[in-house]
Amino acid sequence: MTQTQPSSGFQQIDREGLVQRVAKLLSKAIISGKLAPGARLSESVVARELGVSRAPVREAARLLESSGLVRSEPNRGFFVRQVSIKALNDLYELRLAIETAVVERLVQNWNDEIEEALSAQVAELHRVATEEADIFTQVEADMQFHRLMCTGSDNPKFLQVFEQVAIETEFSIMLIGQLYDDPTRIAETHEPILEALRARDATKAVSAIRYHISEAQRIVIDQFRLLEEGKTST
Amino acid sequence: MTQTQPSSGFQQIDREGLVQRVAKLLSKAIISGKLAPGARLSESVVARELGVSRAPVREAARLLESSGLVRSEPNRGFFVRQVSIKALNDLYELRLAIETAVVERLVQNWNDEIEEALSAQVAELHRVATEEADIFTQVEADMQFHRLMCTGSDNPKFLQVFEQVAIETEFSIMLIGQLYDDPTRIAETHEPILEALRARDATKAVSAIRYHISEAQRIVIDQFRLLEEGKTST
DNA sequence: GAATTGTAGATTGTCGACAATTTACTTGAC
DNA sequence: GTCAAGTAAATTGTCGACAATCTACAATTC
Repeated sequence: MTQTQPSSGFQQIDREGLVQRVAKLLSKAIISGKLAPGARLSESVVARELGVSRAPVREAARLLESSGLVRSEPNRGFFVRQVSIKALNDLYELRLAIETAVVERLVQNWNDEIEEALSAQVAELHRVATEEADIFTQVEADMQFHRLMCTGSDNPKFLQVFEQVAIETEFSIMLIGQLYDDPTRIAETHEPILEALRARDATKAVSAIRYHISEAQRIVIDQFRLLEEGKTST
Repeated sequence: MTQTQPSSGFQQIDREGLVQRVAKLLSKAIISGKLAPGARLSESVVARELGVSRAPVREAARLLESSGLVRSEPNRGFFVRQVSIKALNDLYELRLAIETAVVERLVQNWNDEIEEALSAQVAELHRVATEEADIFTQVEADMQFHRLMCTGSDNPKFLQVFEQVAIETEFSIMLIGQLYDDPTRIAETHEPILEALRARDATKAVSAIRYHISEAQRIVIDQFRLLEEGKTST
């Protein structure tokens, strides 16, 4: 809780380190496929490309390493992690473990503020599904729903883990988004969770999140398998 | 899985970057209390102290940041995180979520190799309890049991999260170790888990781990509360 | 005297350069 | 032709230095 000056409505400017910006750029490049999986990411090349020195690039890479997007080998540098079917399965197993615990906590400390935020986010999901054509925006909105749940759990550690797997999660949601012809389906799949939470029914909430996640898991794996097959046969 | 040369039993020398060594040094300094919670850790001071430049110190600090031991503020540097009762509670909630999922997986892909490793580790726990007086060794052995479980779950992400909270976990186990007069108690508390796993009884295994962790949680919180009171009253 | 502004010292952020290590290629022996 | 050793280019690891930013204290104003 950084206390905000009550005064004039100025907007905070930038105020985010170069390292964070580089990290964001890099992760976008990876999930969008510009940087091929397994590819070495050369510090000097990236640094030159972005017009910065190598130091911030190195730190950004270390950041991404802890979020599992890149892997580092001593004296050999950083490499883009390749997502495999197993890795995606593992990711969803982790998400299931975390988000199950999150909804259990959410039922306990449910309040108007959280209800408001989650309801608004489901509405937002519907809005972007109908008004926005951009897939990326829709994915962002989906992520945000889950992030809000983690935030509302009042356990920063859950949020921390979520953010750490966020990029892979985003990547996987992107796969889902490409699958659904009707984007409103994405919005709809979140409603049972919210309803169970509203009713403060722990059992129902847990089974709702279990269903939601394993459904997503199934879709992502299927979609990914297709992608892989298409790649190898070419 | 780094493939090891099948040949002669040479021991790998050093081969771990300066960054990792600095990170290890720093974390030891923190959990041992040499660096007070909330204290700013100055890059230049640490660098001078260890006789290295600031670059590896910065990267090490970023590493510790992702493991939650230190917190960074832009343009203000790194600070030692203070452990609070809430933070410990949150930590155990996370561990419960993860390790519950881990034992469920362990029951599924149980095999002789895993059984061998875990049994040996319980034996080791007994050995260090009777033969070794050093608390740190005992704590290390306790950690190793849980680490082995994560490894055996065959989901690297679980292990990754475990390692990320490992230092705080270690810190908390240290508190437990100081509490038990009889160190063999630590070894004994792990046996029910191993037994349930051996029987491949998922329900029993989950309840065993739940009991084990919440018991540890209770003890740690109690112990920590005492520590805090002792500190404030002085 | 309290609050704001100004200034000096210290600390972090970023950079370019050099040393250590790895990689790719060439050369040579069998 | 294959394998080994040797060598040069490229890349990472580390460093010291300078710029940007923050902190603490002094000066100024009301």
